[in-house]
Amino acid sequence: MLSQTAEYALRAVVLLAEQMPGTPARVGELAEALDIPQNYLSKTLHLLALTGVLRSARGKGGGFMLARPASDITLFDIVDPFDRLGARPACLMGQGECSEAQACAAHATWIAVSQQVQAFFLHTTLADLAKKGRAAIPRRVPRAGRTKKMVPR
Amino acid sequence: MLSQTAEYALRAVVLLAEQMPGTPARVGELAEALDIPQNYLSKTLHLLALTGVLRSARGKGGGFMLARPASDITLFDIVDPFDRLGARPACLMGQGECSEAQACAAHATWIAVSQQVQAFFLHTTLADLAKKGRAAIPRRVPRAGRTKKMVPR
DNA sequence: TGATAATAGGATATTATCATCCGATTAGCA
DNA sequence: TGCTAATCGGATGATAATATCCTATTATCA
Repeated sequence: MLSQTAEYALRAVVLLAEQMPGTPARVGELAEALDIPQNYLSKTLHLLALTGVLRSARGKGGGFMLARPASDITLFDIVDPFDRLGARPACLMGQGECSEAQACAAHATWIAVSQQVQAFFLHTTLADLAKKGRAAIPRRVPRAGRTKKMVPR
Repeated sequence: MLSQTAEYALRAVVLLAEQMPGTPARVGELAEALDIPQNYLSKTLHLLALTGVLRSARGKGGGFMLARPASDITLFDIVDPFDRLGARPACLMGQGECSEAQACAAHATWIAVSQQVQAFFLHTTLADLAKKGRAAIPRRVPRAGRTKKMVPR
Protein backbone atom coordinates (compact mmCIF):
# COMPACT_ATOMS: atom_id res chain seq x y z
CA MET A 1 0.00 0.00 0.00
CA LEU A 2 2.67 2.48 0.98
CA SER A 3 6.16 2.59 -0.41
CA GLN A 4 8.99 1.58 1.83
CA THR A 5 10.08 5.19 2.10
CA ALA A 6 6.65 6.45 3.12
CA GLU A 7 6.36 3.71 5.70
CA TYR A 8 9.74 4.64 7.17
CA ALA A 9 8.62 8.24 7.37
CA LEU A 10 5.38 7.29 9.06
CA ARG A 11 6.99 5.09 11.65
CA ALA A 12 9.66 7.63 12.43
CA VAL A 13 7.22 10.48 12.79
CA VAL A 14 5.01 8.42 15.07
CA LEU A 15 8.04 7.85 17.24
CA LEU A 16 8.80 11.55 17.17
CA ALA A 17 5.28 12.27 18.32
CA GLU A 18 5.96 10.28 21.47
CA GLN A 19 9.04 12.33 22.21
CA MET A 20 9.08 15.05 24.82
CA PRO A 21 7.86 18.14 22.99
CA GLY A 22 10.61 20.64 22.34
CA THR A 23 13.42 18.14 22.49
CA PRO A 24 14.78 17.03 19.14
CA ALA A 25 15.60 13.39 18.52
CA ARG A 26 18.68 12.32 16.61
CA VAL A 27 18.33 10.37 13.41
CA GLY A 28 20.70 7.75 14.74
CA GLU A 29 18.43 6.99 17.67
CA LEU A 30 15.33 6.81 15.52
CA ALA A 31 17.03 4.68 12.91
CA GLU A 32 18.25 2.19 15.46
CA ALA A 33 14.94 2.02 17.30
CA LEU A 34 13.05 1.38 14.08
CA ASP A 35 15.68 -0.67 12.29
CA ILE A 36 15.90 1.69 9.35
CA PRO A 37 19.11 2.63 7.51
CA GLN A 38 20.28 5.81 9.16
CA ASN A 39 21.41 7.81 6.15
CA TYR A 40 18.30 6.93 4.29
CA LEU A 41 16.08 8.00 7.13
CA SER A 42 18.06 11.19 7.38
CA LYS A 43 17.09 12.19 3.86
CA THR A 44 13.54 11.09 4.32
CA LEU A 45 13.10 13.22 7.40
CA HIS A 46 14.92 16.08 5.76
CA LEU A 47 12.25 16.16 3.08
CA LEU A 48 9.55 16.29 5.74
CA ALA A 49 11.38 19.22 7.25
CA LEU A 50 11.24 20.98 3.88
CA THR A 51 7.51 20.39 3.63
CA GLY A 52 7.02 21.87 7.06
CA VAL A 53 5.96 18.78 8.98
CA LEU A 54 9.18 18.57 10.95
CA ARG A 55 11.78 21.00 12.15
CA SER A 56 15.42 20.12 12.09
CA ALA A 57 18.32 21.51 14.05
CA ARG A 58 21.91 20.93 13.15
CA GLY A 59 24.87 20.69 15.37
CA LYS A 60 25.23 19.53 18.91
CA GLY A 61 21.91 19.00 20.61
CA GLY A 62 20.23 18.98 17.22
CA GLY A 63 17.90 16.53 15.60
CA PHE A 64 14.34 16.37 14.33
CA MET A 65 11.09 17.29 16.02
CA LEU A 66 7.51 17.93 15.04
CA ALA A 67 6.90 21.38 13.63
CA ARG A 68 3.40 21.56 15.06
CA PRO A 69 1.11 19.61 17.38
CA ALA A 70 0.48 15.99 16.48
CA SER A 71 -3.21 16.70 16.18
CA ASP A 72 -2.41 19.13 13.36
CA ILE A 73 -0.46 16.65 11.28
CA THR A 74 -2.41 14.30 9.05
CA LEU A 75 -1.18 11.05 7.59
CA PHE A 76 -1.54 12.71 4.24
CA ASP A 77 1.01 15.35 5.27
CA ILE A 78 3.50 12.64 6.08
CA VAL A 79 2.92 10.27 3.22
CA ASP A 80 2.16 12.50 0.28
CA PRO A 81 5.68 13.81 -0.37
CA PHE A 82 6.70 10.23 -1.08
CA ASP A 83 3.63 8.48 -2.47
CA ARG A 84 1.23 10.88 -4.06
CA LEU A 85 -2.12 9.68 -2.96
CA GLY A 86 -3.93 12.72 -4.16
CA ALA A 87 -4.32 13.26 -7.87
CA ARG A 88 -4.93 9.62 -8.45
CA PRO A 89 -6.33 8.77 -11.83
CA ALA A 90 -10.06 8.55 -12.06
CA CYS A 91 -10.11 4.94 -13.14
CA LEU A 92 -8.27 1.83 -12.23
CA MET A 93 -7.28 1.31 -15.78
CA GLY A 94 -5.34 4.49 -16.19
CA GLN A 95 -5.69 6.10 -19.54
CA GLY A 96 -8.03 3.55 -20.94
CA GLU A 97 -11.57 2.69 -21.39
CA CYS A 98 -13.41 4.14 -18.53
CA SER A 99 -13.69 7.80 -17.69
CA GLU A 100 -16.14 10.21 -16.14
CA ALA A 101 -17.63 10.81 -19.54
CA GLN A 102 -18.30 7.18 -20.29
CA ALA A 103 -17.99 5.24 -17.13
CA CYS A 104 -18.03 1.52 -16.72
CA ALA A 105 -20.49 0.05 -14.29
CA ALA A 106 -17.87 -0.21 -11.60
CA HIS A 107 -16.63 3.31 -11.95
CA ALA A 108 -18.82 4.93 -9.34
CA THR A 109 -18.07 2.18 -6.88
CA TRP A 110 -14.38 2.46 -7.38
CA ILE A 111 -14.41 6.19 -6.96
CA ALA A 112 -16.28 5.79 -3.72
CA VAL A 113 -13.85 3.24 -2.38
CA SER A 114 -10.85 5.19 -3.52
CA GLN A 115 -12.11 8.36 -1.91
CA GLN A 116 -12.52 6.59 1.37
CA VAL A 117 -8.89 5.69 1.27
CA GLN A 118 -7.99 9.29 0.61
CA ALA A 119 -10.30 10.48 3.35
CA PHE A 120 -8.61 8.17 5.77
CA PHE A 121 -5.24 9.73 5.13
CA LEU A 122 -6.60 13.25 5.08
CA HIS A 123 -8.54 12.99 8.29
CA THR A 124 -6.46 10.74 10.45
CA THR A 125 -3.94 12.66 12.46
CA LEU A 126 -0.71 11.69 14.07
CA ALA A 127 -2.41 12.11 17.41
CA ASP A 128 -4.89 9.41 16.43
CA LEU A 129 -2.07 7.00 15.68
CA ALA A 130 -0.29 7.75 18.88
CA LYS A 131 -3.31 6.94 21.01
CA LYS A 132 -3.07 3.34 22.00
CA GLY A 133 -5.82 1.02 23.02
CA ARG A 134 -9.00 -0.22 21.46
CA ALA A 135 -10.56 2.37 19.30
CA ALA A 136 -14.08 3.50 19.86
CA ILE A 137 -14.97 2.54 16.34
CA PRO A 138 -16.72 -0.80 16.12
CA ARG A 139 -15.11 -3.22 13.82
CA ARG A 140 -17.42 -4.14 11.04
CA VAL A 141 -15.76 -6.50 8.67
CA PRO A 142 -17.34 -7.24 5.33
CA ARG A 143 -17.09 -10.82 4.32
CA ALA A 144 -14.02 -11.82 2.41
CA GLY A 145 -15.64 -14.17 -0.07
CA ARG A 146 -13.73 -16.76 -1.99
CA THR A 147 -10.04 -16.61 -2.40
CA LYS A 148 -8.57 -18.60 -5.19
CA LYS A 149 -5.10 -19.85 -4.86
CA MET A 150 -2.82 -18.28 -7.38
CA VAL A 151 0.54 -19.03 -8.87
CA PRO A 152 3.23 -17.13 -7.04
CA ARG A 153 5.26 -14.61 -8.91
CA MET B 1 -2.71 1.81 -6.82
CA LEU B 2 -2.02 -1.01 -9.23
CA SER B 3 1.34 -1.87 -10.67
CA GLN B 4 1.93 -1.22 -14.33
CA THR B 5 1.78 -4.91 -15.04
CA ALA B 6 -1.53 -5.43 -13.28
CA GLU B 7 -3.01 -2.47 -15.06
CA TYR B 8 -1.91 -3.85 -18.41
CA ALA B 9 -3.50 -7.17 -17.54
CA LEU B 10 -6.73 -5.52 -16.52
CA ARG B 11 -7.03 -3.41 -19.63
CA ALA B 12 -6.22 -6.31 -21.91
CA VAL B 13 -8.69 -8.64 -20.26
CA VAL B 14 -11.41 -6.01 -20.45
CA LEU B 15 -10.75 -5.80 -24.16
CA LEU B 16 -10.87 -9.58 -24.41
CA ALA B 17 -14.24 -9.55 -22.71
CA GLU B 18 -15.60 -7.44 -25.54
CA GLN B 19 -14.39 -9.93 -28.09
CA MET B 20 -16.72 -12.36 -29.81
CA PRO B 21 -16.86 -15.34 -27.47
CA GLY B 22 -14.99 -18.32 -28.79
CA THR B 23 -12.68 -16.35 -31.00
CA PRO B 24 -9.20 -15.79 -29.66
CA ALA B 25 -7.49 -12.42 -30.03
CA ARG B 26 -3.85 -12.09 -30.92
CA VAL B 27 -1.45 -10.43 -28.51
CA GLY B 28 -0.27 -8.16 -31.29
CA GLU B 29 -3.71 -6.73 -31.81
CA LEU B 30 -4.32 -6.22 -28.13
CA ALA B 31 -0.92 -4.68 -27.60
CA GLU B 32 -1.38 -2.22 -30.41
CA ALA B 33 -4.89 -1.29 -29.40
CA LEU B 34 -3.83 -0.63 -25.84
CA ASP B 35 -0.35 0.73 -26.54
CA ILE B 36 1.38 -1.89 -24.48
CA PRO B 37 4.71 -3.55 -25.37
CA GLN B 38 3.75 -6.73 -27.16
CA ASN B 39 6.21 -9.17 -25.69
CA TYR B 40 5.56 -7.89 -22.24
CA LEU B 41 1.84 -8.30 -22.63
CA SER B 42 2.41 -11.75 -24.00
CA LYS B 43 4.02 -12.87 -20.78
CA THR B 44 1.47 -11.13 -18.66
CA LEU B 45 -1.41 -12.86 -20.40
CA HIS B 46 0.44 -16.14 -20.34
CA LEU B 47 0.48 -15.99 -16.56
CA LEU B 48 -3.26 -15.37 -16.54
CA ALA B 49 -3.63 -18.44 -18.71
CA LEU B 50 -1.70 -20.43 -16.12
CA THR B 51 -3.98 -19.20 -13.36
CA GLY B 52 -7.01 -20.25 -15.36
CA VAL B 53 -8.48 -16.87 -16.16
CA LEU B 54 -7.59 -17.07 -19.83
CA ARG B 55 -7.12 -19.80 -22.36
CA SER B 56 -4.40 -19.58 -24.93
CA ALA B 57 -4.04 -21.26 -28.28
CA ARG B 58 -0.83 -21.43 -30.22
CA GLY B 59 -0.36 -21.48 -33.91
CA LYS B 60 -2.37 -20.06 -36.71
CA GLY B 61 -5.75 -18.82 -35.62
CA GLY B 62 -4.53 -18.85 -32.04
CA GLY B 63 -4.47 -16.18 -29.38
CA PHE B 64 -5.98 -15.51 -25.99
CA MET B 65 -9.57 -15.70 -24.83
CA LEU B 66 -11.49 -15.79 -21.58
CA ALA B 67 -11.56 -19.18 -19.96
CA ARG B 68 -15.01 -18.61 -18.47
CA PRO B 69 -17.84 -16.10 -18.62
CA ALA B 70 -16.96 -12.51 -17.77
CA SER B 71 -19.41 -12.61 -14.91
CA ASP B 72 -17.33 -15.36 -13.32
CA ILE B 73 -14.07 -13.43 -13.39
CA THR B 74 -13.41 -11.00 -10.61
CA LEU B 75 -10.95 -8.15 -10.67
CA PHE B 76 -9.16 -10.00 -7.94
CA ASP B 77 -8.65 -12.95 -10.26
CA ILE B 78 -6.96 -10.67 -12.77
CA VAL B 79 -4.91 -8.51 -10.50
CA ASP B 80 -3.79 -10.79 -7.71
CA PRO B 81 -1.16 -12.77 -9.61
CA PHE B 82 0.73 -9.51 -10.10
CA ASP B 83 -0.08 -7.37 -7.08
CA ARG B 84 -1.05 -9.37 -4.07
CA LEU B 85 -3.91 -7.49 -2.61
CA GLY B 86 -4.85 -10.20 -0.23
CA ALA B 87 -2.53 -10.89 2.66
CA ARG B 88 -1.95 -7.23 3.22
CA PRO B 89 -0.30 -6.39 6.48
CA ALA B 90 -2.61 -5.53 9.31
CA CYS B 91 -1.23 -2.09 9.85
CA LEU B 92 -0.01 0.70 7.69
CA MET B 93 3.25 0.77 9.50
CA GLY B 94 4.26 -2.75 8.70
CA GLN B 95 6.07 -4.49 11.48
CA GLY B 96 5.90 -1.67 13.91
CA GLU B 97 3.96 -0.16 16.61
CA CYS B 98 0.44 -1.05 15.94
CA SER B 99 -0.93 -4.55 15.81
CA GLU B 100 -4.10 -6.46 16.57
CA ALA B 101 -2.90 -6.96 20.09
CA GLN B 102 -2.23 -3.32 20.81
CA ALA B 103 -3.91 -1.23 18.20
CA CYS B 104 -3.60 2.47 17.66
CA ALA B 105 -6.77 4.48 17.50
CA ALA B 106 -6.75 4.47 13.74
CA HIS B 107 -6.23 0.77 13.38
CA ALA B 108 -9.84 -0.30 13.13
CA THR B 109 -10.63 2.45 10.70
CA TRP B 110 -7.74 1.51 8.49
CA ILE B 111 -8.70 -2.13 8.50
CA ALA B 112 -12.22 -1.22 7.51
CA VAL B 113 -11.07 0.99 4.66
CA SER B 114 -8.55 -1.52 3.48
CA GLN B 115 -11.09 -4.31 3.48
CA GLN B 116 -13.42 -2.26 1.36
CA VAL B 117 -10.74 -2.03 -1.23
CA GLN B 118 -10.33 -5.77 -1.10
CA ALA B 119 -14.05 -6.31 -1.27
CA PHE B 120 -14.23 -4.16 -4.35
CA PHE B 121 -11.74 -6.35 -6.17
CA LEU B 122 -13.28 -9.55 -4.91
CA HIS B 123 -16.85 -8.70 -5.82
CA THR B 124 -16.52 -6.67 -8.98
CA THR B 125 -16.56 -8.84 -12.05
CA LEU B 126 -15.29 -8.33 -15.52
CA ALA B 127 -18.88 -8.15 -16.68
CA ASP B 128 -19.40 -5.14 -14.42
CA LEU B 129 -16.50 -3.36 -16.05
CA ALA B 130 -17.64 -4.17 -19.53
CA LYS B 131 -21.08 -2.69 -18.98
CA LYS B 132 -20.94 0.87 -20.10
CA GLY B 133 -23.13 3.68 -18.96
CA ARG B 134 -24.14 4.85 -15.55
CA ALA B 135 -24.22 1.98 -13.22
CA ALA B 136 -27.50 0.71 -11.98
CA ILE B 137 -26.10 -0.43 -8.71
CA PRO B 138 -23.31 0.88 -6.78
CA ARG B 139 -22.79 -2.41 -5.10
CA ARG B 140 -23.44 -1.38 -1.61
CA VAL B 141 -20.21 -0.69 0.14
CA PRO B 142 -20.53 -0.28 3.85
CA ARG B 143 -19.42 3.06 5.07
CA ALA B 144 -16.18 3.35 6.95
CA GLY B 145 -16.30 4.35 10.55
CA ARG B 146 -16.15 8.05 10.93
CA THR B 147 -12.72 9.41 11.58
CA LYS B 148 -12.17 11.60 14.49
CA LYS B 149 -11.93 15.07 13.23
CA MET B 150 -11.12 17.15 10.32
CA VAL B 151 -8.09 19.34 10.33
CA PRO B 152 -7.94 22.02 7.70
CA ARG B 153 -4.52 22.36 6.27
C1' DT C 1 5.18 -32.14 -45.58
C1' DG C 2 6.65 -27.65 -45.74
C1' DA C 3 5.35 -22.69 -45.01
C1' DT C 4 3.41 -19.66 -41.97
C1' DA C 5 1.33 -17.73 -37.88
C1' DA C 6 0.96 -17.65 -33.40
C1' DT C 7 2.29 -18.35 -28.20
C1' DA C 8 6.27 -19.97 -24.82
C1' DG C 9 9.85 -18.62 -22.36
C1' DG C 10 14.85 -17.89 -21.17
C1' DA C 11 18.30 -14.26 -21.36
C1' DT C 12 19.16 -9.67 -21.16
C1' DA C 13 18.66 -4.59 -21.19
C1' DT C 14 16.58 -0.48 -19.06
C1' DT C 15 14.65 2.19 -15.48
C1' DA C 16 13.00 3.38 -10.88
C1' DT C 17 13.29 2.59 -6.12
C1' DC C 18 15.89 1.70 -2.16
C1' DA C 19 20.10 2.18 0.30
C1' DT C 20 25.00 3.57 1.34
C1' DC C 21 29.17 6.45 1.37
C1' DC C 22 31.49 10.34 2.47
C1' DG C 23 32.58 15.07 2.53
C1' DA C 24 30.37 19.79 3.45
C1' DT C 25 27.93 22.59 6.50
C1' DT C 26 26.19 24.27 10.80
C1' DA C 27 25.62 24.87 15.77
C1' DG C 28 26.98 24.42 20.57
C1' DC C 29 30.46 24.37 24.03
C1' DA C 30 34.95 24.49 26.50
C1' DT D 1 38.68 29.96 18.41
C1' DG D 2 38.93 25.31 17.81
C1' DC D 3 36.67 20.71 18.88
C1' DT D 4 32.82 17.94 18.37
C1' DA D 5 28.13 16.53 17.33
C1' DA D 6 24.73 16.68 14.36
C1' DT D 7 22.15 17.50 9.76
C1' DC D 8 22.81 18.48 4.60
C1' DG D 9 23.17 16.67 0.26
C1' DG D 10 25.58 15.04 -3.97
C1' DA D 11 27.56 10.77 -5.88
C1' DT D 12 27.27 6.18 -6.17
C1' DG D 13 25.94 1.28 -5.55
C1' DA D 14 22.32 -2.55 -5.08
C1' DT D 15 17.98 -4.45 -5.98
C1' DA D 16 13.49 -4.97 -7.98
C1' DA D 17 10.20 -3.72 -11.56
C1' DT D 18 9.60 -2.96 -16.27
C1' DA D 19 10.62 -3.85 -21.01
C1' DT D 20 13.02 -6.03 -25.11
C1' DC D 21 15.29 -9.62 -27.89
C1' DC D 22 15.60 -13.84 -29.87
C1' DT D 23 14.82 -18.59 -30.45
C1' DA D 24 11.88 -22.66 -29.52
C1' DT D 25 7.55 -24.73 -29.81
C1' DT D 26 3.02 -25.64 -31.57
C1' DA D 27 -1.01 -25.50 -34.67
C1' DT D 28 -3.17 -24.64 -39.14
C1' DC D 29 -3.41 -24.78 -43.96
C1' DA D 30 -2.13 -25.37 -48.85
